[in-house]
Amino acid sequence: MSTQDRLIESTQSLLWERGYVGTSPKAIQQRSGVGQGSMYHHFAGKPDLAAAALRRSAEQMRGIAEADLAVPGGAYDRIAAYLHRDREVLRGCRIGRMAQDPDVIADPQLRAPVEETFDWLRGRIADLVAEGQANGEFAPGLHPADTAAAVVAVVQGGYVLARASNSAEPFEQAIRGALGLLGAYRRA
Amino acid sequence: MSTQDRLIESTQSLLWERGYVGTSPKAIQQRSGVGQGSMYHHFAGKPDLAAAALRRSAEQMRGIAEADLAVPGGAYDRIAAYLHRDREVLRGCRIGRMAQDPDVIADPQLRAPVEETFDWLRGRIADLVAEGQANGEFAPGLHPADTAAAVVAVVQGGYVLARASNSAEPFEQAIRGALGLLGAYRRA
DNA sequence: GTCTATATTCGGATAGAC
DNA sequence: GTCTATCCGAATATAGAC
Repeated sequence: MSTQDRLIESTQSLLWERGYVGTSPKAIQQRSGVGQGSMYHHFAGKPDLAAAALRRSAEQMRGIAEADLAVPGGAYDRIAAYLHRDREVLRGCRIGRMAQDPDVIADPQLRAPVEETFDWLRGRIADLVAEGQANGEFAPGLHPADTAAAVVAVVQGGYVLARASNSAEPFEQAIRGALGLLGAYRRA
Repeated sequence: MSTQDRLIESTQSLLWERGYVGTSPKAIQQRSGVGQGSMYHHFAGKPDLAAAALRRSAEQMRGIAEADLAVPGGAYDRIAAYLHRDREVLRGCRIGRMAQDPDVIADPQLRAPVEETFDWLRGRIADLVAEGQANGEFAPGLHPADTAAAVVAVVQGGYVLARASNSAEPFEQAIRGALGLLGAYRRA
């Protein structure tokens, strides 16, 4: 693996664990085994490296979500597959976590991958809801974009509840709760 | 206002804006106008002061939520009142935000107020759902605890989506989506 | 490309005078 | 109770040799 790749991967994992404010260049160097001079040779500094790491995490998250949502079956089943994917709940979401960090939100380079990921995800799920409605799988009355936002929010909020209680249980409750509600719109 | 109170309030606002890792004793001193010696006289250090600030924020959040949930009306209306409360969405949730901070999660003194707040809130809403079901307002099939977790998660996740896109809109979509889903369980 | 040296400011305190 | 002085390591680099 290239030096750049090792730096990016180490930064990805540190951002996930500790956020942007909590991640230092020194910690990145130690985790990657790359020296200080090398790091500053390949990247202009912490923001530059973080931006590269976030772009890669965003790509990866999109790939994973798309795999769940493209599963064979109806709209409900595909949303359920996305919601029920096996997650390391207590680690939280590597993308959603960044939304809490003021330095990330304030820097367009850093916020862009976060925004784009959630825009894409909400759109993708909204399309699925609309499709389910068009083909009669869902009763009328569901608003695709609103429903999609709620589905994505349940996952992101589920992480918050899980970490708050140091247990995956509230996350799973929230998922079951959301699918229970969505299920009421399914036609026989 | 007492020196302690000024320290606590300044810490509350800084924790809300910048999180635990991002909040320094010096910043607290500057915002509160309290000198270094004073700060360390009244509090043992940053963790001690943060714990006091979080306990106070938890109390306040609970008071605000209880006011919404105790509004006159049925279960649906009271949940809707909670969800539709006027929020400064882009600031995020002062309690939920802390769940992302590894140093908060790792310290029982700091995590306790966060955990207790969400435990209480989920329980309070679950009771409301159960009540609505007992008196026939909701169709059978709603699981109170799961539904409550989903409701709370939508709010917390809504904050994440809003901050990611630097707009309150996704938050409002998620709220509308959740209420749309819950509405399907209402009896005429 | 990588290494070591150096620099500046901040973080998070402790000590002791007033 | 509050103030100033002091401390030590971390954060985030820059400079220049190899």
